[in-house]
This record gives sequence, structure tokens and C-alpha cells, in this order.
Amino acid sequence: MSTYDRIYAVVCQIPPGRVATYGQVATLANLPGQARLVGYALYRVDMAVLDIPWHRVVNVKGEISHSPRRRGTDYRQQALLEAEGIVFDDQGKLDLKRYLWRSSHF
DNA sequence: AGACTGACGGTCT
DNA sequence: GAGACCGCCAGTC
Repeated sequence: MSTYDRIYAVVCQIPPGRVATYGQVATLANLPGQARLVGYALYRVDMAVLDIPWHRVVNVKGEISHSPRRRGTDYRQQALLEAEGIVFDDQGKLDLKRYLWRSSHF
């Protein structure tokens, strides 16, 4: 099982209506401190389908990580999360205290 | 084989 | 709370 496969496996466990941070996913994938790898892995996901719930991963500030390279999928991410009942404030941030996934590992 | 590329976050000031 | 700094690695050409 490759490093990226472990990351994808963790992301698949995030329940609807909740979010996880890049760092949290890294830790659960047994890659502590390597949040960046999670970003690298998610960039390679086919975002046309939701085999992997890629939209449930946000940064530690409760924001969606925007990038021109994402070609608009970052805005789609917010729409997908709102469809699951997650509310964003006027700064485009969500409340991590409220929506962060508490996995049974913690 | 080496260069380049890419969704980050913990720590320190 | 807000910046600056810096380590991070797999896939592709």
C-alpha cells in the first residue's frame, strides 16, 4: 500500500457533514507532520467523481485552500460542503470547533 | 538520474 | 492573532 493510498483511505472515513484538516489526515495515515503530502495526494484525485470525499479536507484555519491550479474545484468544494449542512461565515471560513471530525483514534 | 511540481502546518518571533 | 521560516515526498518528464 502506497503512501497516497493510506491518505485516501483516511479521507474516505470522514463522515458527511464533518471535515478534517490536512494535518489530522496525515497523522491518522501514520504520517505525522506531513500535512503537505496530503495536499499533494489530493491534487491527484479525479475531482469529477466523489469516490474519495476530497471536499471534506480543509486547512487548519477552517478555510478552503484555494489555488489557480485547481481550476475552480476549490469553489465547488465550498458548495459541496454547504450541501452537507456546513455553514461558512462572511470570510469564507467554517467553524472547526463545530465541524471537525472526531475520529475514534483520538 | 536529476529537476520540477504541488490542496500545508508546527514553531518561533 | 499575524507573519516568516522551513521541512516535507511521490509522480512525471
